[in-house]
Amino acid sequence: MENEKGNISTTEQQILEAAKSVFLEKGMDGARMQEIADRAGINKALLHYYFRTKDKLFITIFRNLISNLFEQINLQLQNNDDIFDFVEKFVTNYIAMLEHNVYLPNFIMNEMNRNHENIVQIFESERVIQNVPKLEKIIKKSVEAGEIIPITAENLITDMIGLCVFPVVGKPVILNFLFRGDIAAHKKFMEGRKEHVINLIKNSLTPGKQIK
Amino acid sequence: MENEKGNISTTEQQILEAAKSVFLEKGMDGARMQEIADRAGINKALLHYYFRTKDKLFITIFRNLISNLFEQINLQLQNNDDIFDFVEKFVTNYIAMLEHNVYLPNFIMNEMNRNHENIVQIFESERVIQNVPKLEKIIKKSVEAGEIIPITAENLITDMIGLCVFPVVGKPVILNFLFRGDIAAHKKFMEGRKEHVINLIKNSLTPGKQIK
DNA sequence: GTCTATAGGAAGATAGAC
DNA sequence: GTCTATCTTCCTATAGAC
Repeated sequence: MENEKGNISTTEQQILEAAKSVFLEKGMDGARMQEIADRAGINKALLHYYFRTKDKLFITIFRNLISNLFEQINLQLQNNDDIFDFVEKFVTNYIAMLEHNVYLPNFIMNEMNRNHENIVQIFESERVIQNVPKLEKIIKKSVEAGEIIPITAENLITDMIGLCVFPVVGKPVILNFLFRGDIAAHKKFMEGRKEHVINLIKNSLTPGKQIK
Repeated sequence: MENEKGNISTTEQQILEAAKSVFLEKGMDGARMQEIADRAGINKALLHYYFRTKDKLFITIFRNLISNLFEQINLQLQNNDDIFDFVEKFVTNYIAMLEHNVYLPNFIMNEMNRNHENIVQIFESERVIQNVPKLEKIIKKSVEAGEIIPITAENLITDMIGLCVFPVVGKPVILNFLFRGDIAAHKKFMEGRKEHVINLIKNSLTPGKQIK
C-alpha cells in the first residue's frame, strides 16, 4: 500500500491519516476508535497497541495540525516589504489553504473551546506566531510613508483570518440562513470572497478619507 | 425556586436552562444527560420523562437558540436608512450580544458542521434571515448617493459578523498563539475591537480612493 | 505486529414503586 | 410527577494466542 509520497505506508502512517480524518470530521467527542481502526484497515487492538489511548492519539493529531497551520502562517508573515502586497498574498494563500482543509478551522477552534485537559499541554511548548514583529515593522514603515493608516499587527491578522475563516466555519449557517439553501448563489458568493476580502482590507487601510 | 423573571420555575424550565448550559459548554457529543439532570436538580429518569431522548432535548435547545439569534439579527437589519449608522448599530449590538453569549457561536457553527441528522429538520422550517432585501435597499440608496462603494448585502453581513465572531470563537487561539497567553494584552485588544471593526467597515465602504 | 475475544465501565433509556 | 433500581448498548482498553 502506498501513500501520496510513493513510500510504503507503514501501519502507523495509515493510523495517523485515518485518525486525522475521523477527528477532523467528528471531533474528539464524536470520534470512535472503531471508525479510526476501520479507516486504517486494522482492528481496535492494534490501534491501541500503537497509541495506548484515544487521548494520546488525539493529542498527536492535534499537535501536528497546529504545527503545520502555524508554520504556514509564520511563513506568510515574513519576506514581505510592501503592505498591500502582503495582504494580497496572505489572503490568497490562506483561502487556498482553507479550500484544502475545510474541516480544520472548526476542528481547532471547537477543540480549543472545549478545554480538554489534553490541549493545555500544547500551550506550554508551542506558542507559535513568532513573526508578528516582522509585520509590525512593515506596518510602521508603511504608516510613516503615508501609505496606510495605523493599525496593530494583531488587529490586521485577526481581520484577515476572520474574514477568510468565518465563511468556511460558518458555511452551513450562511448557506442555509443567508442564502436559503441556494447552493448556486452560495457558490458564486464564495468565488467572489477572495477579491472582496482583499479589496476590503486594502480600502480600509487607505488613508485620506474623512469618516463622518 | 424562582428564575430571573420572578416566576415560579417549573421543572421543565429548570431542565431547559440546565440543558442549554450543558449543551453550550460541551456540545451535543460531549454533553451528558446525567450532568443536565444534576444541574436541573433532578435525576435522569425524570429528565427522560420530560424529553424522551437526548436528541429531542437537543433539538429543542438548538431551535430556541437559533430562533433567538436570528430574531435579533433580523431586528438589526430593519429600521435603518443611514448605512454608516446601520453598520455602527449592528456591530455594537452584535458584539454586546456576543459578550453575553460567548459559547453561542462556537456551539451553533460546530453543531451545524457535524451534520447530526437532527439538525437537518431545522433547515426545512426556519430559514430565517428575511430582512436582507431591506439592507439591499439601503445599500442601493447609499451607492446612488455616492456615499459608499458597491457591496452585496451578503458580503456586508458576512464581513460584520465574521469580524465580530472570529475573536470570540477563536479566543483560545488568539490568546495563546497570537498574544502568547498574555491575558492583559488580549483584554486590551478585545476592548478595542468594537471601534476597530466599525472604522474598518466604514473606511472600506468610503469611496474616492484609487487602490493601486 | 496483528489478531480474536472479552473485560470493565460509562451513558442513554426504561420499569415500576410511591 | 418524581424517585430508585436496572437494562442494554456502546465504547475504550486489555489479555492472550499466533
